[in-house]
Amino acid sequence: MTMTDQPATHDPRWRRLPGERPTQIIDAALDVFSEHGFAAAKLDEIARRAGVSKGTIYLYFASKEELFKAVVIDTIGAQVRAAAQRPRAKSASESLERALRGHWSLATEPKFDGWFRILVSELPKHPDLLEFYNHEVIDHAWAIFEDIIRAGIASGEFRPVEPRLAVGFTNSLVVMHRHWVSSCSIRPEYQSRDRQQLIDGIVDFALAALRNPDAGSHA
Amino acid sequence: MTMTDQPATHDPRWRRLPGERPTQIIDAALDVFSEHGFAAAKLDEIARRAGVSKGTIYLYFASKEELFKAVVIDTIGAQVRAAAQRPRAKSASESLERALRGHWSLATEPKFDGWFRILVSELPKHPDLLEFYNHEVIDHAWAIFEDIIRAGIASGEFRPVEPRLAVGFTNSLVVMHRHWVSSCSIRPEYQSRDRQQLIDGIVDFALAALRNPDAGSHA
Amino acid sequence: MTMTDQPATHDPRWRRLPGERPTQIIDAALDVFSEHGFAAAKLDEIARRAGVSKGTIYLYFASKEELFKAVVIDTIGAQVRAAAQRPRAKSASESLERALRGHWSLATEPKFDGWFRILVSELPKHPDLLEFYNHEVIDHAWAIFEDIIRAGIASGEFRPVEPRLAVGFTNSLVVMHRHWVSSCSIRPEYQSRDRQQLIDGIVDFALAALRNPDAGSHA
Amino acid sequence: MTMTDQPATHDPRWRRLPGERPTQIIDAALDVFSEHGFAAAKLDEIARRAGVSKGTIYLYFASKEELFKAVVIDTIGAQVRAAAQRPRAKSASESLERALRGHWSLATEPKFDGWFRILVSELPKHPDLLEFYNHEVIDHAWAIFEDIIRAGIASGEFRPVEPRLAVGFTNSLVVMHRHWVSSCSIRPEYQSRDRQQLIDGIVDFALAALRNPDAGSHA
DNA sequence: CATGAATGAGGCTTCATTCAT
DNA sequence: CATGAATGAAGCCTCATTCAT
Repeated sequence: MTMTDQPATHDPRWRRLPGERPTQIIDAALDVFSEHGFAAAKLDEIARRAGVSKGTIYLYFASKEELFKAVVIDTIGAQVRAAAQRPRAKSASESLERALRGHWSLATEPKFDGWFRILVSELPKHPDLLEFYNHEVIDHAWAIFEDIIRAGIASGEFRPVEPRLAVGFTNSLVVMHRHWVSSCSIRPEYQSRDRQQLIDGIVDFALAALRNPDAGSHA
Repeated sequence: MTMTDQPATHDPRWRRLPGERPTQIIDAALDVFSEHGFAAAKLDEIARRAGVSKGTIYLYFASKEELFKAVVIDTIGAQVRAAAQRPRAKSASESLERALRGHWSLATEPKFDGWFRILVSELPKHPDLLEFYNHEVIDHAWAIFEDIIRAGIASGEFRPVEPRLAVGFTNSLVVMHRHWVSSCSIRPEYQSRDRQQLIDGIVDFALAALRNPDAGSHA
Repeated sequence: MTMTDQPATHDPRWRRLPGERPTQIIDAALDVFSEHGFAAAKLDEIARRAGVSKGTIYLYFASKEELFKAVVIDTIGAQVRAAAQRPRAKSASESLERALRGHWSLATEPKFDGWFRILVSELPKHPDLLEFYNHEVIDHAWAIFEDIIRAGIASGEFRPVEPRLAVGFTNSLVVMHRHWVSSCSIRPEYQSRDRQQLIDGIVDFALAALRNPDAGSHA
Repeated sequence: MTMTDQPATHDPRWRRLPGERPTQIIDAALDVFSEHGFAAAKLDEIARRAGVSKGTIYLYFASKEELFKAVVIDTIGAQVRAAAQRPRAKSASESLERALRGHWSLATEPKFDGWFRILVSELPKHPDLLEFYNHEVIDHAWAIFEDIIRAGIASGEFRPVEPRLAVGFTNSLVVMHRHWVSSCSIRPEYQSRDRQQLIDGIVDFALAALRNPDAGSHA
């Protein structure tokens, strides 16, 4: 795949082909790849959900593989754009809370219902996509969290923890529960439980884990 | 070759191992299903890794589907048996730590390298297996964690939190990081990082999140 | 090749013949099923004889089984249509002769060369097809013969016989000899013998068997 | 196949392997081949019905093909032996009746329930078996019928008909109805109808067809 | 541009045959 | 002799891909 052979602008490296068709196809493909995985996804079904014929897919994507890559790149792009817009706050706690809630808010959009499955099961088979994901999403988004935590530690708001590990801890809470919300792989309570309650609990859990007990009593 | 009285003819094309075969096949199948998912897994590869011919699989399993179910049930059984043997301790903190470390220890066994992928991607497609998993693993194993947390809250060791949610929080840490350890889907640091350091961090994070700040300072 | 304006490029790998395909395939399948039976018939061979690829069969028929059923239903339909058009005559003898010759004429068409084998060997394995055959062909076609015989008995032209049995007798002559004509399972004389002579003999035999010896001498 | 490499005794050319096992297997194989045809017959089922293991079949028969040939040869032998013992009578009519009833009696034995299917569908694919069948059964058994008919014509008992054709006519009645009796391929009346009534009707039909109307009135 | 009929490589599955026990 | 576990070739079927229309 060639994700970098573009002029070195500030634009993101993914590109959208012009017109509506590619978007229709990519949206349908995200659904189908999410539900069935790459191998079990059928172009017939993608075409049907996109409202186009099977041959039309090949007008815009060279192969099933390339369509999958386009889906991934498109999805990653949406996440990166969203992450870039998250506002910072005065305190580290408040910044972390905003970041967590922002992440949750984006992740729980219905269109990302099955994204986690792709991340877990399909991305590892595509080294170039994996590298792209790690570079664009992890390196950028996680760096934001890491900065917040470092700042909190420096200010004494947070306990002294290993920041890179702490980012993994807080994000694993968000990511894992977002999956449980839409997947039936865990007890049904997650289905009906108010999603607001879940993210509230996550924020509470994460802040409690990081809070510095030696800090000035700011009850 | 020295203790047999057989003439030194050609090696037999195969040996009779009726007791061993199903295990061999299931082990190989867990690997292959983990790596590729159900649809992309090829019986040829499973047979090759199991050291048997493709036809032999069908002596023990009626179909690819049934083999997959056998793999899942076998794996779940191993987890249930392991969970049943976890010892409890005096304090809730210590019990939780033991439970978390026990979970980590089991989950990081190499044979479960790809189990999380199956859990996330394949189980939702098999409602019967999913129900079996939820009943056998979640209902049992999570109940153990829930009991510990309830006890900790009751004793004042832990903050008052919603126990069922808290179980999800602590377990999502373990489960998610166990995946990151073996999958390349996250930054490479997890690969090389000492696994001991990871579970230490998780335990520290979880206990800090649950600790009751109002408890008598038992530093 | 002289009436088209197309450039003299390579031949197209295939042409679109959506209206023709099912018929092509059914015709080829009747041949192959007749020759080899259902189990031994290979879709590869059917496809080759139909001039299509193996996959094309599945555009029109869901399975080998369904293709077989389509062949049977199509063939039965042709027989029913033919039987419906057989003319009646004044005397019962003449009606019976026409019916027998009509049956013979249809049955000896080359496309029905192996139909008897399907009837004998494959239909009993498909209860739904068997019922369809019995209802559409036997109930209708045999009823025509039965009416003729009843009329002949009533008019004194035929001996008093059990009409339903008599139908079986006359038709077994036609059916069995039609098989012997095309199958090599009986002495080779049937192969070369003039088919006209066979049906003449059958008609003579059947009419002689039914003729009422007490009827007024109508030499 | 080598059906003739035996000492030129008066023995039939087929041979039974010694012991009970081959007979068990052949009997089971006749059933299974009759029911399913050669291609769809499974050695597993034959072994099961014979009460032996699959491997045992190969101790007595070199292949499925050879087992099938043994079944055919064995069955043909039984028919030939039975045909050879049929007594003759004074009049041609009586002789023919005895021959037809003898044929019917043998053919309706339960073990020959599916033999007709083999004759129709499988024998044509095996030229050597077909030749063997034609030589042993047709040439011999039909010759008996032919002699009877020739004698009847010579004595004036029968009409002047082509004897070889007449044999086919009379035998097609027997053979076809024997099939209908055990196969469900024709209207259910054949199933429940008294078999005695059927052969009575066949004899009546055949004799009426051949009777010489110009013969002295032997009412 | 868009379609969908046609293709054919590749996977799952069956089962005749072999052979260690 | 007898067994039945193991084999692997071969067949049905799927579906990504192509291309005439």
